[in-house]
Amino acid sequence: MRKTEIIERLTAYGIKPSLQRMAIMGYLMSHRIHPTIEDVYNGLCKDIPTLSRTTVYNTLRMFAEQGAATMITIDDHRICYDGETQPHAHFFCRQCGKVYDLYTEHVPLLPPQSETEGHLISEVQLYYKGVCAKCRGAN
Amino acid sequence: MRKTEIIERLTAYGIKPSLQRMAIMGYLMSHRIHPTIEDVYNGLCKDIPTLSRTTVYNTLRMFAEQGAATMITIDDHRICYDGETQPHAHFFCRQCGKVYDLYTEHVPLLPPQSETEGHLISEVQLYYKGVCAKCRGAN
DNA sequence: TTTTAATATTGAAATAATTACAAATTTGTT
DNA sequence: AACAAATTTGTAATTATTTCAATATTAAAA
Repeated sequence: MRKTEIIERLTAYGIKPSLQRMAIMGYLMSHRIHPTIEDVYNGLCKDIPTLSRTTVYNTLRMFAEQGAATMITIDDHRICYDGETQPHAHFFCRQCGKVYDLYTEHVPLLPPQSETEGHLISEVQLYYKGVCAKCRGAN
Repeated sequence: MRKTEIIERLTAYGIKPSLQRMAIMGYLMSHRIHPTIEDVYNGLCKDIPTLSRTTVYNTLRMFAEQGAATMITIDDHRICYDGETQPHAHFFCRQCGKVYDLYTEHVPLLPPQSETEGHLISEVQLYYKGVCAKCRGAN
């Protein structure tokens, strides 16, 4: 993951790139497994020993608010994050807990500032749940 | 909400109707506001003073597992439940935190035992987020 | 440069949601 | 009624997340 790419992504969403923010965004962009807060924290605290869990919480939340990442609530036990910007759906395996990307044509495209029944919509998420291919085979 | 309707719903999903289960399903069917665990508990503990929060947790989870209700994770702060069985989407207001039903044609219809990329899909959820009509007006 | 102000990060403590589990109760069966 | 199975309860533990004041860093002004 090139440093300039990370900086570009952050600044494109109006986020000033600090050491921690770059590290967190870098992690998100290069780990396409929908990491949890804990994943990100564990993955980074080797490189940034002073890193605080609070910073990971705050930063990822802020990324999501700015649109630079997506907060995924498909698993009722923990939140995870996604750095992929292309519209796509998610699949949650109830057995192993993994979250997969699903590129289906069913994700409704959202015109910016879309409106339905008077509600102003700014985000759409399509979630599928079931048992993943790997877990199915393992039985 | 007629008692027989509640019993029918429970038995249709293979759930033996106990006093608590009927009360909880009754609450769900007559309060179409996507109640949280706390909502259900508060709403019922007047009628069933011995009711335990644990029972509400366990029962609602079990309803969702059996398909008699849907667990909604659209709000990252708390889980809520839905007793509506017709396919529909949900809208979450980031301002007031309410969850609205959205009857849009975009909810992908799911053939039972549907499969995508080897994953066995048993549930689909479509979430929209933004600011609701009421909150928009209030500003 | 120093000084100052603004912004960002940290870590400990508090809160809130959820789960585990053993005891108590209820229900169904001989 | 006596027993076994299923359900409910309440407390305690766990886990995720937030609050917040102190510290550190960065940017701006002098």
